[in-house]
Formats: sequence, C-alpha cells, structure tokens
Amino acid sequence: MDNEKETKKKLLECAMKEFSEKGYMKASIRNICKEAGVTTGALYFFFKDKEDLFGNLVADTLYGLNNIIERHFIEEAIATEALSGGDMSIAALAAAQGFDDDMAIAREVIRYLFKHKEVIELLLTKAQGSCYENLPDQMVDKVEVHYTQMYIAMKGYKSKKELTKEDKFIIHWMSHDQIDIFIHIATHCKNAKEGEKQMENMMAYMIGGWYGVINNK
Amino acid sequence: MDNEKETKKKLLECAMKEFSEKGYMKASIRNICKEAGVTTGALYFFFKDKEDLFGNLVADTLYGLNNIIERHFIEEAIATEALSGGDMSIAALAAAQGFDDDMAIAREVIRYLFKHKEVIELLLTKAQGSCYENLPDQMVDKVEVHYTQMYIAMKGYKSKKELTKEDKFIIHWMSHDQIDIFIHIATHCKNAKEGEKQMENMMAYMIGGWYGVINNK
Amino acid sequence: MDNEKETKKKLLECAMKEFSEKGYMKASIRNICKEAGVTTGALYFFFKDKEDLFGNLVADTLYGLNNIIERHFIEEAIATEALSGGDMSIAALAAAQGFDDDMAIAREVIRYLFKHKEVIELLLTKAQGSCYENLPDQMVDKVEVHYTQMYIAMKGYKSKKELTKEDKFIIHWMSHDQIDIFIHIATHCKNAKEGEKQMENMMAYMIGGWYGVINNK
Amino acid sequence: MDNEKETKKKLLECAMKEFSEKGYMKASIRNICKEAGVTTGALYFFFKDKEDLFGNLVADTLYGLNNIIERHFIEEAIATEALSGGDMSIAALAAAQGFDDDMAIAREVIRYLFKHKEVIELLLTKAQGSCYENLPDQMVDKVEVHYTQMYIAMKGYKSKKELTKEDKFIIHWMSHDQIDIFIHIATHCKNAKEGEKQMENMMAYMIGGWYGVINNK
DNA sequence: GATGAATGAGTGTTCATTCAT
DNA sequence: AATGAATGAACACTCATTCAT
Repeated sequence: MDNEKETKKKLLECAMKEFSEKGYMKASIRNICKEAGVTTGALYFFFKDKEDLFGNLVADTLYGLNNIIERHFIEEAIATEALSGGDMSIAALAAAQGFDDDMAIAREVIRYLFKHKEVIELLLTKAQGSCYENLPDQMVDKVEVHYTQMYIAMKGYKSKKELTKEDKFIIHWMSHDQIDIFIHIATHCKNAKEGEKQMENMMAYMIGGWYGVINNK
Repeated sequence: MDNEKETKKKLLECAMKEFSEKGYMKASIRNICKEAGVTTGALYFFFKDKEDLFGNLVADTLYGLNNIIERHFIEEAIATEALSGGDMSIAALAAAQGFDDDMAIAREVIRYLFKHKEVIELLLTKAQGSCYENLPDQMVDKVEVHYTQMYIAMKGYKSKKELTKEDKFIIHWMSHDQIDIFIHIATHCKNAKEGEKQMENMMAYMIGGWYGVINNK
Repeated sequence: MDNEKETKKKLLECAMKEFSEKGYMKASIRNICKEAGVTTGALYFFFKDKEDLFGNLVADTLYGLNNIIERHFIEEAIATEALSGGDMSIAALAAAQGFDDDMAIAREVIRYLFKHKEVIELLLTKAQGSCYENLPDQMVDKVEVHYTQMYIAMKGYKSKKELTKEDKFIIHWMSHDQIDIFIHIATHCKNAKEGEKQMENMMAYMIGGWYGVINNK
Repeated sequence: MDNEKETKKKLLECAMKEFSEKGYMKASIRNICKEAGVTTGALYFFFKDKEDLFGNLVADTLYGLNNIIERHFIEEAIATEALSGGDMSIAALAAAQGFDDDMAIAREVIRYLFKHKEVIELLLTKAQGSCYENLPDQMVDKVEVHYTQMYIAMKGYKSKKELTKEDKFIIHWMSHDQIDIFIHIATHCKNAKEGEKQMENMMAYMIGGWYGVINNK
C-alpha cells in the first residue's frame, strides 16, 4: 500500500513541476510520465485525464481556501445583516468593524496561501486552459455578495434596489481588487510574515479607496 | 488594389475571430485558413509565422497606446520634477494636481481603448503564449517609474534612497492596480462613454487608496 | 516477445528500404510508416526522431567497424613506434611488414563490410543529411594518424617536424585513398570472397603508389 | 538589354551562393529569390525549374571540361592504338610516354578546374539530388575507356578479350582514382599553382600504383 | 498496478511550382 | 520582364488518450 501509492506520489510531484514550469496547456503528459519513470498508461490508471491530474494537485488546497472564505462570509453576513438599514454613523462604525474583521480574515487567508504557496501559484497563474482558469472570477463573485451588503450599509441604502449601475460596477471592481490583493501577495511575497506585513499597507489602500468611493460626489 | 488585398483582409478577420475565441495558443492556423477559404500556403505568403499574424492584428493599436502613455509620462515627469523635495502641503496640492492630470490622461486612454476594443481585448486577455503575453507587466513598469516620483513627493522624501522595502512594494501594487483599472474598464464596459463614467468612481477609489497609504501609520 | 517487436522490426525493415532507395534526406517518415502499416505515432514510440531511426539501423555495424579499426591501430602504433627514427633500410623492411599487416587487417575489414553490406552501403552512400555524413572523413582522419607514422619511418625522418606541406598533402591523399579502396570494394563487389580477391590488386596498386611517392624526386 | 539581364545575373549569383552553402537538395528557390530581391515568378521566367537553374550555373564549365577530356582522349586513342599488340618493352615505353602525356593533360585540367573553381566544387560536391549527381561516375567511364587501352598495352594483351574480371575491376578502380585525384586537388588546393605542385606527387603515386598492378603476381 | 504499444488527429511550417495580370 | 498571389502536397513531429495483457 505504501509501495502502491509511491507511483501516484511521484506522478503528482512531477506533474507539479511540469505544470509549474509550463502552465496547464503547454504541460505534456508524456513528459510528466517520463520524468516520473513510468509509462503514460500508469498515469491513466490513477487519473482520468489531464484535467483530473491537475485537479488532484489543487483540489484539497482549493477546498480549504473555499472553506475559510465561506466560513468568514457566513459570520460576516450575520453581522452585516444586523445593521443594514440603520443610520449612517452606525453604519460607518460597523464598516470600520468590518474592515477590522477583514484584516483578521485576511491574515488567516494569507497564512493559508503561504502554507500552500506552490499549489496556490499553480491555481492562480498556471491554470489557463483548465477548468480552474476562472477561479479568481469565482472568488470575486463570492466576495461581491459580501461587499454588496457592506456597500449598502455604508451608503445608508434601505435595500439592494437602491443600487445604481455605477454602484454595482464599483462594488464589482472593489471585489475584484480585493482578490487581486491576495493574488499579488501570494505571488510577490516570499513568506506569510512578509505577506502580512505588506497587507497592512494594502488594506490601508483598500479602505482609503472604499471611503473615497463612498464619499464621492 | 482593393481586390488584391481581400485575401489578406479575410485572413486577418478570421485570425481575429480564432484568436479571440480560443486564445493565441489554442488558435489553429489551419482553422483560420479553412475559414478564410485559402490554403495554409497563402497565409504564409502574407505572414511570416503565427506570431507575425498575431502581431499584424495588434501592432498598430499597441504602438498607438504606447505613444499616448509615453507622451503623458514625459509631460508628467516635467511637472513632478518641479515639486520633488518641497514641503508636504505643496506636495499634496501638487499630487491633487497630478491626479487631475491622471484623470485627463485616463480619459484619453479610455477613449483609445474603446476605439480599438476588440484588439485591446485580444492583447490583454488572449495573448498568452505569444510575445505579447507580458504586456500588462511592461506597462506596469512604466507606470511605476512615474508613481515612484509621485510617491516620493507626497511622502516628502528628499530622494529615492529614503524608500523602504514596504514603500516600493506598495508603489508596485498601486502601479499594477492602475493598469488593472484600465483593463477592467476595457473588458467590462461596453463603450467609452460608460468607461469614462465608471472611471470617476475608480479614480476616487484610487485616490482614496493613495491617501490611505500615504497617511498610514 | 517475438510478437511484440514485430512492429519495430517492420519499421526498421521499411526504413532500411526507404533510406536505401532515396537517401537520408529524401526518405519520408510518412512513407516508412505507411509501408509498415502503422501510424507515424507508432514510429515515434520506438524512435526519437528521423536521425535516431537511421542511427538504429547503422549504430551496431558502425560500432563494430570502429572497433576493428581501432584495435588494429593500437597494435600498429606499437609496431611503428619501434622503428621511428631508425635507418632507412630497416624502415623499408618494416614498411613492407606494415603493408603485410595492412593486408591482414584489410581482409578482416572486408569480411566485416560484407557481413553488413546493406548497412555499410547505407552509411557510406546514403547518409547525406544525417549526422553520419562525414563518416568517411572521420575514418580518413584515423588512418592519417597511422599513415603519418609510416611515412615518417619510410622517409627516414627523425620527427614529425620534418614533414613538408607536400608530405602532409600526399599523406592525406593516401589516407583518403585507403578508405576509398574499402568503399569501392564494399560498393562494387558482390561478396567478401570477391572483395578479398580484388583487394590484392588494389593493395599492389597502393603499395606501388607509396613507393612511387617515397622515391619521388 | 543590359538591364534585363541584370536580374538573371543576380539570380544566378544568389543561386550560386545558396547551392554552395546548402547543396542542391537543401537549397531553397524562395531563398534565392528573396536574396536576389525578386519574386519566385521572375525566376521561373528565366529558368524552367530548379534543375534548370542549377544547370545554367554549371553547364558551360561542364561543357568545357568535357571538351578538354574528350580532345585529349582522341589524341591518346590514336597514339595507344598504334602500339596495342606490340611487345612489352615498347608498350612500357609507350606507357611511360602515356604518363607523360597524362601529366601534361592533367596540368591543363587542373588549370581549368581552378579557373572555374566555384562551379567545379558545386558540381563535384553539391550536386546530390540533381541530375549531375553522377557526374564523377560519368567521367570515370570516359577515363576507363582510355585506361583500358593503356592497360592492354602494358599487359601485352593482344585484344580486349584477354581482360579478366580482375583486370577490368582494377582498371575501373584506377579510372575512378584518377578522377578522384582531380576532385581531391580541386577541393583541397587553393589555386592552380599549388594544385600542379601537389599533382606531381599524386602522379608519382598513380604511376607507382599502375606498375604495382601491372607487375603483380 | 502498470506496461508496451498504438491511434488518429493534430501542430506549425516549407516546398517547388503556376499563372493571371 | 516581372509581380503578387495562391496552390496542394508534403514535411517532421507531438498530442492526449486507449487498451489488451
């Protein structure tokens, strides 16, 4: 059983290397197998196809990441729900609170990103051509739900219906930017400690940005 | 003369379609030719190779874009030079001025982006595998030079040497974000008018972000 | 096991036929595969590329041939070393001895050439465009080292330094001619027996030629 | 008229360069035209096809060479005819005379070879794939007719019928070698002067070889 | 669990040549 | 005399995948 899994492990290692070096599309199954010292047939015993192989590399990490984000959003949703519709000063306060929470969760995310740095980089920068190529967009969508709530609260809107086209656009952008911040950190910092450090400035940037938007016009 | 170039035009049209649908790497020369109703040999009469074909699609647009940016940076450099090393209130004022200029140039860029929307999208989202795949990074680099000046001025630094590692990191991020704003607009708005409209909020976001960073800690 | 390798064998057979008929350059991989009744992919399972396919056809034979020659040259070197610098009559005697040895080795070479006639012809007359195209020249170089020694001995020179430009030229020619004799036999005789028979006259020619050169002027 | 021929001239120059660098087979018509600054259509106005282009490069030189050789052989034939069937001492004398003549003609040939060195090298070393690839063999055939007469004379045979299989084989070889000597000189010497100089040793080699053969057994 | 063998469709690219204008 | 355009077949090679054993 140890022996059996060794091949699979080797295959995964070599796949990791190949995908990291060449990206999903240019990676060659044959190369991976050659490097692993097995035939292509062996690979197809363990994995359904190229996509499945890539999936095996990233699935766990992705699952964990989704978990963190979702868990956070549930908590957040409860908190934000409470204040939606309240007066603006409270909302602002709550927003500040929201940013504090965000900072806390951001730290957790960053720690997670660096714990799985290799895989995360694979997912974020080498997945083009696979079914994961839209991952950042999917995460943006999740953040967007949350940010929409927060935006409504800060703007003092009574309901979603008050959101203009411009509101929606800038919410989407800020959601996108939030994800981009994580990607930037994951790909530009060398460890969690540095990531957390740089995060502070970036959060200042983002919060400044939010207020800039909220107070605009 | 109009008649002669019909094949080349057809080829370029079909190439545009193929590259747009599949991206540079997955696009098939054969497919393009089949669609255009000519043999592959015909394509190779007009274009040196796949890269050259792609280049013919994007070169002019890219050249024009570079021109706009470079011209802007030269003007900007002159303006920023003047205030580097001055006291902070003036610097802040000048920065505000800088942002106004930025807004003006942004409008010009946006109008250009939408004038060549199709090609711009090709360049920004479908070039992976070609020699243009690093275009956004290259533009970030250019912006970064300019933003470094502005950052120094706003921070009241006497010289580049005062920049910490964290300063440099956040400057790079903000440069990256500036380019990302343009990409976002180009890919999410349907015309220049809408783009310019959304730009206002995004500039508010960015300026808010800058002040958030400058006043941080 | 015999059954498995049938495809490879078929491929090699057909490759042999194609290369022999058309030469390395004009030979078509597709044709070889079509003739063998397999797809081109199958060929590339067994062979790295065109050159490797050709190599598989000739490598063993070439290795064996090199072995014979090198072994001979080592023995010869020892013999020639002994007389270098001695007086001319002894040298001449030794040279005669050298020619006798040459005749012996020639017989061995010829037997080998005919044992692998098909491949030898491939190597000597159909390799243009492959990495083996300079094989005759390489063999000439080897012979030349040996012949230089012999020439020095027969001329009664004390050292290599006494060799004039003309000496070197004629040594190179005679080396070339020696190789050419083997090629001529391999391509003009139908079996080893006939080859050995014709060899006698050719050796008489060559030895006569040597003395003609040595006694010239 | 001057203007018209300029294109053809340019084409021939570039063809010369291309064929010399890559050999007949690997030479590219397109390349030649590109280098000459004309379209492929232009080339096909002047030349029927690739072979014709190559032919235009070498035809004159080849014609001249054939002339020299044929003229020589006619003279020689008359001389040799006379002594065929005579006694051996006279034959030997005549043979010596033959070699003298050979030497004279060789000098003429060499001068011619170097006068057209470029083309000659093309013909002798770069023609593989064209209709001239067997040129050396054709010249060997011509020499062989002549050498057969000389051999008969030197051997004291009464007629061609006395020639054994071995006789014929060695005659063919010596014919081949004679041509090879010219090729060797043309490709290894840098001018006619050096060629003639080296020729002396080579003739000594060849004559020595002939006597070695004649006196063998 | 894994091999060895093979497929079939595909890749981008080059070739000598043709021909209407 | 020469162009610009186009053909059609060919090139060596790579791909992810399959499957009997």
